[in-house]
Amino acid sequence: MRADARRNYERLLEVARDVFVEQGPSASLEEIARRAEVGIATLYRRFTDRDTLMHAVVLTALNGTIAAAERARQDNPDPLDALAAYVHTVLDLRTSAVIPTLLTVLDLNEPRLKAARATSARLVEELLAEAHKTGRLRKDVTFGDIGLLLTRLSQPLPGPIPAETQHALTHRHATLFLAGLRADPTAPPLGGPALELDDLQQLQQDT
Amino acid sequence: MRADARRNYERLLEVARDVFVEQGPSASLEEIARRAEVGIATLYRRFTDRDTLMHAVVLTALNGTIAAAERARQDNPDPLDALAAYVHTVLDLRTSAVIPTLLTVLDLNEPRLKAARATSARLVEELLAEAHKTGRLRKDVTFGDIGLLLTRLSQPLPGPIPAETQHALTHRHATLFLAGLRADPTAPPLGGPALELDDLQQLQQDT
DNA sequence: CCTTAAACGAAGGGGTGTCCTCCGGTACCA
DNA sequence: TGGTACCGGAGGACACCCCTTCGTTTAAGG
Repeated sequence: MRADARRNYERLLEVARDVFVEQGPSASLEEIARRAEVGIATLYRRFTDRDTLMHAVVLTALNGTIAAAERARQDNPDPLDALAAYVHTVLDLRTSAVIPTLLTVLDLNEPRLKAARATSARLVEELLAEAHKTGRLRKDVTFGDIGLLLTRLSQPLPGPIPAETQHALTHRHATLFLAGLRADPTAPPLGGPALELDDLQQLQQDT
Repeated sequence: MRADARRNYERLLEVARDVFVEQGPSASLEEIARRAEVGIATLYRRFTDRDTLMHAVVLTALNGTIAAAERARQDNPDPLDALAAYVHTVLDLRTSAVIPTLLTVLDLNEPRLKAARATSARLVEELLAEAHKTGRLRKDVTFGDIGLLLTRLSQPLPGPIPAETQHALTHRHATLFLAGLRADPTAPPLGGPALELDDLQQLQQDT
């Protein structure tokens, strides 16, 4: 693969990720090509059709979060620190929102997708389980709480807010949220459903 | 105004609010009419043009949050309870995200808009000031933290999640977040910019 | 019940944007 | 510097959107 071809391929993946988050799964492919500063033919040459592009975007995103989870655990002896590191790292990847967005449209039985999804979920569950074992994490916090936090914070804010500002605000919100996760007998109960992994996955694919 | 006319007027406002949040300020007006189960002519009859509709949506939204703030303070002697009540009430209105979305496009000098915006902001600042006075709210929490929380939680989650589930998840996230706002010497510092009211307003209108 | 004005929905013309392919030009790499 | 892998843009068919015009329906008072 020639150098310029690889550059365009990666740039398309990044731009597609952002555009799909902003405009949903039916976003204009020409818009993606435009923002990537690439001819429309180049997009179709690299990705046969919309489906191929979406699969590539999701797989890249899932692999990124898997790597982030593994690294967070290795780098942090304390499970609570590991959880916080995981959240902040994944936010920097800006990939969390695109996963549920595109999964609502893709075929979840595709083997590579299924495997990546399972691995990613398992790693986070392990991270949570270890944090729970320390007793310093609220007992009622589940996979869904972390997953939805990441999804929400990876969606763009309305208006023309500069990227760096948005980035800083996102991490600030995450820090405040994580502070609320610490075990504290005086904290008010949550109420509402405690979404487990399975519930969340089912919600995302019900059509 | 005939009864059916009033029904359609209100229905259009509600649907427009949701569609503008989902698709941005340039959302299709025909889509709005369709979802409101109303002919396109009816929309144009009630709202001369896109701008008129957007103004009506924002003003209705701002008035709702103003009422919510007043009620929250009256009903809750404890300022922290009032703040929490305000957040949960405004989330039920589902109006927070549409305000910044449309303000990026509207003329902020329109008198009624300017006034409503100022009143709404002032009330929240007062709510926060009173909460700070109790010493039980993190000192570094500002207007921007509450405003952005409301904006983020008022945006829809990707995928076909039922309205009631979405509603419950939103309140759950809010409760967890609010728990993180309590003053606690062991809590990690926030880092990043502490957005005050003025900063936030400027960010939203810079084009 | 019946009238009538107010309110309604649908069709349509002009215009813009999107999808996807074909093909002549460009620039990377040896 | 040559050759080939790669690129960008034009373009036809199609869908959707904006906004107006017009014949039909329906709420509500006498």
